[in-house]
Amino acid sequence: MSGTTPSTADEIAALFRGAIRSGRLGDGERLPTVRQTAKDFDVAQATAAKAYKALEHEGLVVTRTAAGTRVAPGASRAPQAVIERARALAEAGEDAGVSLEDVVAILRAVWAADQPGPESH
Amino acid sequence: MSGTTPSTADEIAALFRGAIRSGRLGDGERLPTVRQTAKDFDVAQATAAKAYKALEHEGLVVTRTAAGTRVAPGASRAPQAVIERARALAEAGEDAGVSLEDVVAILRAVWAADQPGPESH
DNA sequence: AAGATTGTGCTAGCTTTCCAGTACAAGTCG
DNA sequence: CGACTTGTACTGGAAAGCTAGCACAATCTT
Repeated sequence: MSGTTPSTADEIAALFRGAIRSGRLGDGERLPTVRQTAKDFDVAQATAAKAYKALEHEGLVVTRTAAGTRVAPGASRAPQAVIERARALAEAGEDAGVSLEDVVAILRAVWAADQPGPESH
Repeated sequence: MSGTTPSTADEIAALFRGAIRSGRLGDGERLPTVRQTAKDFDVAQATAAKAYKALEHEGLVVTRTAAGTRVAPGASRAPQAVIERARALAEAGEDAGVSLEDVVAILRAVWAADQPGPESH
């Protein structure tokens, strides 16, 4: 019931981005092939390719034409403090039975609250 | 550089959802009118209306035709533990200079990691 | 060196969503 | 009661993204 099966290039990119930044995919580790990812998420190859392209553009992965796509050396993990607090939040959320989407919405709201509010009415 | 200005019905709904679940919008508090929200985010009225509709469908808001849309009584705040940890994560993320989108991606990855993998082929 | 693997590029068509403007119904407030 | 406010509904058109299939180039593997 995670509910959210990625179905757009952005969502797929976000998925791998998370895997990389959270350390679940380590330096130099290989991502599935474009074709495989397309199958996995039941999308067109062009969509999976677009996702990979975005990741490369961000410097998160390195892609060589026939060698596959691998996590770029160095620029992988986010600071441990962030990861740990993310874990804490995830655990709290699941314990409380709050859906992932809700937790994300809360995080966004809290994030915006810290900064000088752009919204004014 | 908050970057993400909501421009779709889903995103707008998510924004208010976060505001409500995080307690930034309390019980009975009134949301902007559909027309106002449409202006605020520079979208069509139908789009703002669709967002409100979704929120009502989730039971987060109550809407009476000429009295406006208000936060539904009771079903508002998420558990305090979740909110606090969300705050902690937000602070850690901003301190570390990690973007909101990245933090969200990490959260999603960590969340999925706890549960049995939905991947199946 | 030869064949298989893998990322890229392209076209055409489709589906979904949003836009814009307007009209209507239901409730509030003076 | 009467005027205003506010959410809802509708039409037609436009834009963005995905699908599907194929061809190509670069690299790996044997």
